[in-house]
Amino acid sequence: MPEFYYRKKLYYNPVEFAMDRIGGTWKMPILWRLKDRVMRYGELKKTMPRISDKMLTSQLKELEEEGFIKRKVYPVVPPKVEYSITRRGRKAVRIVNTIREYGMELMKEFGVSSG
Amino acid sequence: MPEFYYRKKLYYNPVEFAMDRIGGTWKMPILWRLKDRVMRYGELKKTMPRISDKMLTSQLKELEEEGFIKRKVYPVVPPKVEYSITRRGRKAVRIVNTIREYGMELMKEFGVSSG
DNA sequence: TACGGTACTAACTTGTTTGTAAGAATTGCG
DNA sequence: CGCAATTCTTACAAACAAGTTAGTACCGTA
Repeated sequence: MPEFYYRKKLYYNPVEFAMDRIGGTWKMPILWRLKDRVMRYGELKKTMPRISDKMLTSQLKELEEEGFIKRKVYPVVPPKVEYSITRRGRKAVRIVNTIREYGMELMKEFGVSSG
Repeated sequence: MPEFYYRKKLYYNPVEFAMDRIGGTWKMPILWRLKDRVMRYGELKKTMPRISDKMLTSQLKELEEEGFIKRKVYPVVPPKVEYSITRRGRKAVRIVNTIREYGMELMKEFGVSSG
């Protein structure tokens, strides 16, 4: 096993490392939405009706801290904040897409209908 | 959002569906090891020193139930059980590989050294 | 003074995943 | 008998991720 540490956490392999950056329930949906357009906080929220403010905020923050998205604040009232994808985020989206297509294939095999 | 149910669980998208089948800490490492050879329970365990019996057993069972691997029991004492990959598992391994390569790329970007 | 609108923030609770520790089944062998 | 060998099983605990609820800041406008 490769086994290494990053920010005090022990990882067993590169897959785990990648999934810790872009995995979880909400990160891929967020990246997916930002893949070809800039979006505001409220806009993102509208297209993800089940996400809570807490999760949206925290996941956006983590994605930004690790360079997958960019946050732009306009100094106005009420606040206006725009999120956009970065070069690194765009690479991640390719992986998201691969997994997404694979997921759809699996769903077919398992007889699951979406929508 | 697509949104659908599978076994009483609500999924928001195909990515989540895929990751529920082959995600988690141990499933990909297991599939990866079985990708080109049959392995016994104890052998798998030896190459994954940090996995517990409980996790190894449960993850093997889930992978088998969903058709990613095959379990063959030899009626001998002490027990002998062999695990091998299926056609479906082989497809999954391609995804594992994609994520793995992406993970290594990310690790480089983040300045993480493996091993 | 109160309210609307937007993007958060914090405290608390629940749910899920993973880990720990111990034990069980089987039978040949010393 | 007592133990080794191998593959699980169970009960319990810890850790982590996600959800719930409520509240904050700002300033223009009614």
